[in-house]
Amino acid sequence: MLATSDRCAECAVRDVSLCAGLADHELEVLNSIGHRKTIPSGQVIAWEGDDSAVCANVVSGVLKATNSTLDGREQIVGLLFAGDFLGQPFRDTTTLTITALSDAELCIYPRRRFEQALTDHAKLERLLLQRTLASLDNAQVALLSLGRRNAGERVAGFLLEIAARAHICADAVFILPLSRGQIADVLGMTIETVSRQLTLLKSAGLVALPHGREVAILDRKRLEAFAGNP
Amino acid sequence: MLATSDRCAECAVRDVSLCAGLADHELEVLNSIGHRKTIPSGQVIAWEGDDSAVCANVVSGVLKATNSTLDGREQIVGLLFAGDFLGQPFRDTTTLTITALSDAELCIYPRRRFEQALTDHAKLERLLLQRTLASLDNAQVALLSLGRRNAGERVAGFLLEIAARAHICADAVFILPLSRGQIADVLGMTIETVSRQLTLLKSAGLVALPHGREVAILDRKRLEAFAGNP
DNA sequence: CGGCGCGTTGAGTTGGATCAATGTGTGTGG
DNA sequence: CCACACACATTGATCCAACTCAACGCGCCG
Repeated sequence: MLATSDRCAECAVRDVSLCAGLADHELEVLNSIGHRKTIPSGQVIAWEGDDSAVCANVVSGVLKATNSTLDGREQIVGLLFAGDFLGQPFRDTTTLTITALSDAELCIYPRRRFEQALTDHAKLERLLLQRTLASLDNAQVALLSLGRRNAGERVAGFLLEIAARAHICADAVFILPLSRGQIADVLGMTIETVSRQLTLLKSAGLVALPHGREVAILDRKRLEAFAGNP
Repeated sequence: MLATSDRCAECAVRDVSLCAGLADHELEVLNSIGHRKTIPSGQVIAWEGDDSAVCANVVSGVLKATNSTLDGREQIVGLLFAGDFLGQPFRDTTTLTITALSDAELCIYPRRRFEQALTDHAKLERLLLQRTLASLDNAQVALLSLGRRNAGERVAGFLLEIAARAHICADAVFILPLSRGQIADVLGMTIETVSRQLTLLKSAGLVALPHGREVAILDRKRLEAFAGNP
């Protein structure tokens, strides 16, 4: 029996990505159709309307998935971190533009081959289904925020969400993976409003903003109350 | 071999629901675990936070899936029409409240049994995966609307979407399945704003609003341009 | 007839956008 | 090393789209 390749054995996201649910011999299948690719910050992986050519696991870095209006207004509809799955199987053209927000490393699978792997390996398909359902949940929560929450609630909620994703347990300082402008694109507001809300939270003593993108949550309880979703 | 039951053979959504992709013998499996239920308008099928007990196909009627904030603001995150799938497999508690907006008929499957059916029948799982991916796309498009479109664009887009769902080809009159207030809940605005935008569209000659929930699209081209997404 | 749910319309308010100026850190070339 | 440009962030002033509050019209039902 073939040993799992070094690439997978050493992979940083072996235990958090789609691959986490796979046994070594199933992993070998993905391994055989995938290849690693390093993406420089700012580069676009796929344009909305393009052929849906690839699926991938994010190994490191942060990417954004965006939708935009004909006249160029842009909304970030998803952030992709290490371990997240990326791509639109069973679609011929993509509905999203995917852009690297930092240097990023992907484990890329040609879409058709990935689809074949789904067919051949029920476990893989099950894992993707569960992830897709989870993404749908996330999108629906975001709909509530965009539709019904005010600027302060959205910013507070965003900080808590990022902190959770970054596994911040204590009140340690963490680094936002996004600029103010990109936060604005996630939250459906302007850069100025994001900035003002952050300084409000800082003035209220709920967070500290030591420098640039650094954030520390000083009073989680009150921040959660302010965000309005527990 | 067992014949497909009369229930399925006569089913109004046999060819548009999840079931559409299934052969008769696969349908028999769903049939054996499912039962029909009629839901009166206004009744709640599942509350956010409840046990995730059932999945279902919508046979007739319209339902809403909502998220809400702690203080009671509500956002409709999905509308469910005949043929749509409803439920959250693989979750122990629901994240959504499901409410019938009209009298509705469901084909209900106990969640655990439905999950077993997914495991036993790869085709069914594939169909659900594809539907879930499509729902995710829809949610992401809605995110763009809530985040970046103004009231007029949202209302125009909503009318086009409903018209498309109702398969309106010509400029025939159709009946909105939602009240003004429910439209407001979908579009993340207030009842008054919905009403004003509708009368604007009417004044501009893009639509007719003969009476109550009746709508006719008079100038689809210009309405699409106004909505700003083709 | 009166009450009630739903929709429309008007008047006034406001939260967040827009426009504009200034600050801050970083890299680059003289 | 400084001067400068440039991207990003903050802050202020103003504006306006959508919300809020309020009145009223319409159809429906008891």
